[in-house]
Amino acid sequence: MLDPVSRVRRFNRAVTSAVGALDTSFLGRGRPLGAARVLNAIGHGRTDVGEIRDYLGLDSGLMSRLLRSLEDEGLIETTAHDDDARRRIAKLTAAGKREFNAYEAISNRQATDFLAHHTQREALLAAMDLIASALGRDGTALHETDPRSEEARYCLGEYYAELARRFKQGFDVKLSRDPDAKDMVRPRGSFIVAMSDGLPLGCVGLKGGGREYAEIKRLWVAPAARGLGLGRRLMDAAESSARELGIALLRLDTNSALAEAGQLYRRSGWTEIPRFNDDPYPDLFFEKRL
Amino acid sequence: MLDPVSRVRRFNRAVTSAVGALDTSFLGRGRPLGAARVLNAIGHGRTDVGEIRDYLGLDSGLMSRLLRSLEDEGLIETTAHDDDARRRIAKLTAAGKREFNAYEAISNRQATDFLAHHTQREALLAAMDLIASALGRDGTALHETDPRSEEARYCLGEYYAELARRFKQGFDVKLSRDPDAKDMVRPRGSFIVAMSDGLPLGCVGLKGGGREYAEIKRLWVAPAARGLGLGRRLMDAAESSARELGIALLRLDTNSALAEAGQLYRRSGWTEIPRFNDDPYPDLFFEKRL
DNA sequence: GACGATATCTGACTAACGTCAGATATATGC
DNA sequence: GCATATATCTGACGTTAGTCAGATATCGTC
Repeated sequence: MLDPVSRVRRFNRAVTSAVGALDTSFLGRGRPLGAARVLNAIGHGRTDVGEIRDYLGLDSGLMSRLLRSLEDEGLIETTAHDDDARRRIAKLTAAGKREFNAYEAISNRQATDFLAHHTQREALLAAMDLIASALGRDGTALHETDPRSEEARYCLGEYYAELARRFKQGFDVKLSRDPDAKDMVRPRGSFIVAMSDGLPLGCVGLKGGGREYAEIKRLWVAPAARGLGLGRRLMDAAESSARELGIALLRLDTNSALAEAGQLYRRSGWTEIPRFNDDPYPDLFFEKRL
Repeated sequence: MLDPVSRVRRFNRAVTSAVGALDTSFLGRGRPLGAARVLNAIGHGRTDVGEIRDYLGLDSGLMSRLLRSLEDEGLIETTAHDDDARRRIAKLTAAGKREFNAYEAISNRQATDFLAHHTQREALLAAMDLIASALGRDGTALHETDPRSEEARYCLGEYYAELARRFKQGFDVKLSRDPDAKDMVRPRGSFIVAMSDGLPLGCVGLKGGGREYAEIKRLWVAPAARGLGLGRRLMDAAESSARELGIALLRLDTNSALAEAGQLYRRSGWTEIPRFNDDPYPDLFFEKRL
């Protein structure tokens, strides 16, 4: 009655009918679902026709017709791509933006309604994050970014908050050897965030600059995405950045309170070494030769 | 970036594409989705044609045609309903059962694959249960049943296990005034379980028999369904059963460790009264006049 | 047994979706 | 410049899904 497989299947059924309801709510604007989807994809910033086609899984003939119908309605305009005139770029017209906003309002309304009808908001949201991350795992993309970017600052904020919760003595960034942002930007180092559908799910910093080694800093994975191998992917990405930058030796420090992290390092070729700095927080030190 | 609405919408997007993949996996057996859905509904025990139509939200014309196509394939047989010859009953033939099992195998396979690809199995399953309950809230049906039925015993087992976890001194049914099953069956009392899509989500017992009052016993709601108002619905159902049985006064005992329960009783018209039994576990006693 | 209500079926029709072959224009490599 | 590859578009077609009006059979009630 309660075996894991039937629980998953129950979830599938519940979600299938919810999705059906969600789809039909998009039909109220007198436009078939296909056209509405294309319009929304464009509104969300996917301008390249081929990209939209892949994203929605459409046949090129169908895609072309849907674009045409939106164009006939005066909602979009298509132009040739600057670098490659075979490719087409679609953009919303003013009317298209209004129409797109109407769809956005429907979506937002539904999400708000859903939240309003349930008392356990935080638990529900956490569950949704977890499942979205699990389902969209392959959709989680790693991007190199400036550590001062919005998504990077968000990750770092969550990271510090978590350290403060998990360290017995709390955590204060100012007491730690906070790396200079410039040391985590090329050519000295790099900073990588994992983004899934607009939500930052993790980060890692590679701090170079002057020494015979570079350091891995600020490895963090959002609770909603743990256990999905994202930490490993981030570390792999940081290592390949390091290789590109010609770095031969990596070091990192961590704390034994962060058991998952220690395990990850040990399992991926790092070896424990003696303390190599005087930061008050770490009590475990690792090294890896590339 | 992280407001609740966009988190819900991210979930919707993730789930929409997952559901799409799930649907297309059903197309591999050379049968359109509509027919496959009807076949599966029948296989899952929905035999009444009208019920299937409601469940799948189909037009009667379309439904009829889909039944016909399954019949032509030799997968189902339809007969008239015993009591009402206008209604039709659909049943799987031997070939239909084989075909249905093939679809079941696809579904099970997918669920197993999903679980196999993730390390956080328990967290994921808990999240799925929660969301399925939240989405399928209106689909949660209350049924009166024998307290010795499979679903009732499951609920009671979970209930006892939870008491054992939450009471400092643990919980042993044998020490408690375990109600006789017969006192929770009509005409003395009743026992109600909440079922959502095959999963028991909660229960409540109405224990009558001889005294000037009847008692509410064994109110339990699955963790995955808390905060959705199910406790209230179960209590309401128990009260209307009591009214039907001509019971004028209800009592119940509970423990202050179960804070949610106490709140629910106070909010729905119960008043605290002095101890009225010598059960060792409860320390709070309530009464309600109908 | 007549009447209205109900459950299902049939026929006629339309919209939406999906597919395929070939046309057109542009890009890339030799 | 030519052959080949790529991106999009057009036309033709078939399937699926959905809708509506009316036919048929049965039920419940007077």
